[in-house]
Amino acid sequence: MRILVARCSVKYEGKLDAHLPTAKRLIMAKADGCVSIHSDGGAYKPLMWMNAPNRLVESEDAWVISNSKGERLTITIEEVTSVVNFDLGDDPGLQKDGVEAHLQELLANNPETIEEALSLTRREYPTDIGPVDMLCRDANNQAVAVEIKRRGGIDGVEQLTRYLDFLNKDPKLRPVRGAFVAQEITPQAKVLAQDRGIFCVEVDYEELRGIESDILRLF
Amino acid sequence: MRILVARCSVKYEGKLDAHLPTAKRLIMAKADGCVSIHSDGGAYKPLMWMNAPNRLVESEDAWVISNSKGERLTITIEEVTSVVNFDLGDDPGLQKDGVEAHLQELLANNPETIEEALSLTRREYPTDIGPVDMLCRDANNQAVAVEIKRRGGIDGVEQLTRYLDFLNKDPKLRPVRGAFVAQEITPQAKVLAQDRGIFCVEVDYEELRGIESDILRLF
DNA sequence: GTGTATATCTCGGGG
DNA sequence: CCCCGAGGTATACAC
Repeated sequence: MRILVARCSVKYEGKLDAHLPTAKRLIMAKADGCVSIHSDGGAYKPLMWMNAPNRLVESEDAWVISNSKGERLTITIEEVTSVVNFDLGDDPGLQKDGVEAHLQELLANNPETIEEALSLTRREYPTDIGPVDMLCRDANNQAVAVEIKRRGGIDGVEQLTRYLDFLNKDPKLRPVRGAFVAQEITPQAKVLAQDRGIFCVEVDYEELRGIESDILRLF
Repeated sequence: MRILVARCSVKYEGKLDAHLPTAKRLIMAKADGCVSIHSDGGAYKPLMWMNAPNRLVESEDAWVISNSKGERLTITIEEVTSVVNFDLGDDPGLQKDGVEAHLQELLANNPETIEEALSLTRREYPTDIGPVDMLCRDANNQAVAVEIKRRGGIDGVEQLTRYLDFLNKDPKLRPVRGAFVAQEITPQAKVLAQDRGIFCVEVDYEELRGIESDILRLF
């Protein structure tokens, strides 16, 4: 990784046109080839950037970075304050817990927390427009499509609605009910779901983990 | 801005739990208080971060950054390779051209590029669930709702469909047609749009700018 | 403040 | 490669 602090102006031509007037900024060039230009604010997002893969042409007073999609980033360097190089090596990477995948796993193991007597048919049940998170059968053996979100909004209800449209074309499944499951559901999403006959359930992640560990303790 | 290169391990507890094993990384602390941890790859996104506002407590071998929402980032520093401080000052900021707002402006001035004899009634026409980009009238004086995107995907078609549902409840407008306008439209979005009777138009931004400057040259 | 729509989103997975 | 879906999305804007 190379870190350059310099007075510079920057131009981006590609998905849009953008321009940065002259100022002192930090330029970060990573080992994978990506380049980003940071000011002293604006959260972690750089003012401008160019992802890998790209070609970097470095001249006396400018960097021109271009890629095969016709994007081009031009950094005109006017005065360099500092240059540093580091070799960081490969990163062992990030471990996460608590995202939608975990919630889905917990619910797949405990479908009855969504509705009494609900049983899992298949996770990631495929349709022509993408996979449904869970397909289940209820107490009356009716099919139930389950969409799982960490935070449930309108777009999640739309997504489930699309799946239901397609699933209900299948005579072996029809009629299919919808269940929208999330840790939180916005009031607007609840209204939209109700309007479409979709059942909403808010679940507690910590509580589910509790049930899970209780079950494990039995064995 | 402060740049630290150090062997460190990092822990995040908040919206989820995440952990980074020990490795050499770059730690960036900006003047606005935000902190980010970068490896030598992965585009501009840091491995972990904490946005402002927050509280940073710095001890001998660790930084603990927490905020009022109960999130906490803990950086355990094992060996420091380099520390640098810079004063970048305020940035004059970014000028952009070519985003959705510009496309909408060009189309509002030239609605006939969407469909012959189309005329603009109102931009950002309000509905109960949000504003439609443009409401127009066609050659037969029928209402046409226009949704504009830089890149048109399925979610854009969904958005327009929601607007049409509401607009078609208004007896003064009914029946309302839908037009989906974008620089590019994905095949899936075209299929979904067609299935719902929505008209798709792909427009060329540069060409529109050309028409605009031609018109200006007449005056 | 919440909710909605945008983003050069980034990033990963599947066809 | 593109498309889709998720994100600690972040960010701006309206209500």
